Amino acid sequence: MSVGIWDLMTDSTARPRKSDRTRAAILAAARTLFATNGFERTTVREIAERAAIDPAMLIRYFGSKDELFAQAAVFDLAIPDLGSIDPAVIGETLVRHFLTLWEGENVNHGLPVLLRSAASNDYAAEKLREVFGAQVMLAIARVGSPETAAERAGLIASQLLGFALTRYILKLPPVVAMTTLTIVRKLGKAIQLHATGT
Amino acid sequence: MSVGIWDLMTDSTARPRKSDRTRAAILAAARTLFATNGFERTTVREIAERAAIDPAMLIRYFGSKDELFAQAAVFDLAIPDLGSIDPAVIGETLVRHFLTLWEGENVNHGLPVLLRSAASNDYAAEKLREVFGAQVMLAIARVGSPETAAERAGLIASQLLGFALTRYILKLPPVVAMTTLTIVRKLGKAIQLHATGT
DNA sequence: GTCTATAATTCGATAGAC
DNA sequence: GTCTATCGAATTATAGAC
Repeated sequence: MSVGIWDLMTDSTARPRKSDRTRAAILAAARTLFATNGFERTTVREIAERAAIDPAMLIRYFGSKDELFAQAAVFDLAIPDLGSIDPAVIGETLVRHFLTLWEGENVNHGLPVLLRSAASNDYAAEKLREVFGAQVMLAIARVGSPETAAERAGLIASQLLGFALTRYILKLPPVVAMTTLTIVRKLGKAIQLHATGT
Repeated sequence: MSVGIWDLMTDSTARPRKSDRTRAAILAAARTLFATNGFERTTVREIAERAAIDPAMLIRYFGSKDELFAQAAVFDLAIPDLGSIDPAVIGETLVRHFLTLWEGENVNHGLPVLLRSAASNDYAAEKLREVFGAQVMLAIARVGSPETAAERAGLIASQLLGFALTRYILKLPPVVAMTTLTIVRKLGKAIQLHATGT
């Protein structure tokens, strides 16, 4: 039995419904506002206005503000396999990966959304713990001693999240001013230290 | 003209008024709740209830919720003079300083309050920029090249705030589990790298 | 100084007409 | 699917009696 185009169309991610444009518009508006003002200060009315739809429609589409947030905040680190690269450049590799992920053409990815709301929103905090705790842990466990893997992953997460916090949320001037090249070199060294530290 | 005890008493910080106990109770309750739930999710009613006073009194004492937050969030890094210590132990010295400041007997100091709310509260973010930008910058400018001082201070701030974020706010398990000794060693090395990095 | 009562908004979410 | 109207709850802050 072959898989035709209409079978694929039934997949929710590929369905070209007219209403999917509305859904996408709502999600884009939500990501921008959640990332700018955080969960609490963002209202359903604001999101609806920015998406040029009725507030009642937003609830109809997503059920609740919390559901909308959960769908707007999904993101994946997609950490490369560190076991297959030169251990001496793990730091720079990781930093380069995150930079392309965080400063690519798609500005409204999930991290600023989560990071902005993680301090007061339990779901956001849990999601960050999940992504950074589990995924970084898995990647870093492939190099060095397994016993120290958790600690090394934690230190790496603290540096990466601290960089994202000071650059994208707090906008600390000297951190904002750093060029991509400088970030890869300086931050890469620190991550490298944490990754291979005894 | 000598300065007597009563002249000192007229200083608002030394006045032993009966109402000052109420003020202190309000501030203590505010710090705990702001640090736990952030600015938005903390209500005036909650603070008043915890301080065992009337909500109307809280407004009478502090004027508004914003004013109360500003007074509850004041804190000083009091960074030691890095110019007078051995440059080789700057990292450990800084980490040790922040650890005693953040994990001392007084749990409700200003940093968790600010950090928890900085993502969505403009005043908190500005205060953090001020404290970490200016004070860390001043301290770090005393060692190494002045041209790179801002960048090195920014990197140090990113690591220190990232550690505080993952340990006190996000509560990332491996970061929470770290002992004081481990923190001083591992985090100290990273700070040292940032402080003296070319 | 203290507290009751409430003003004035604003929020998320729903009901129901079309 | 879409929108008007609104509910019910929660918020900060104030007015005024005692």
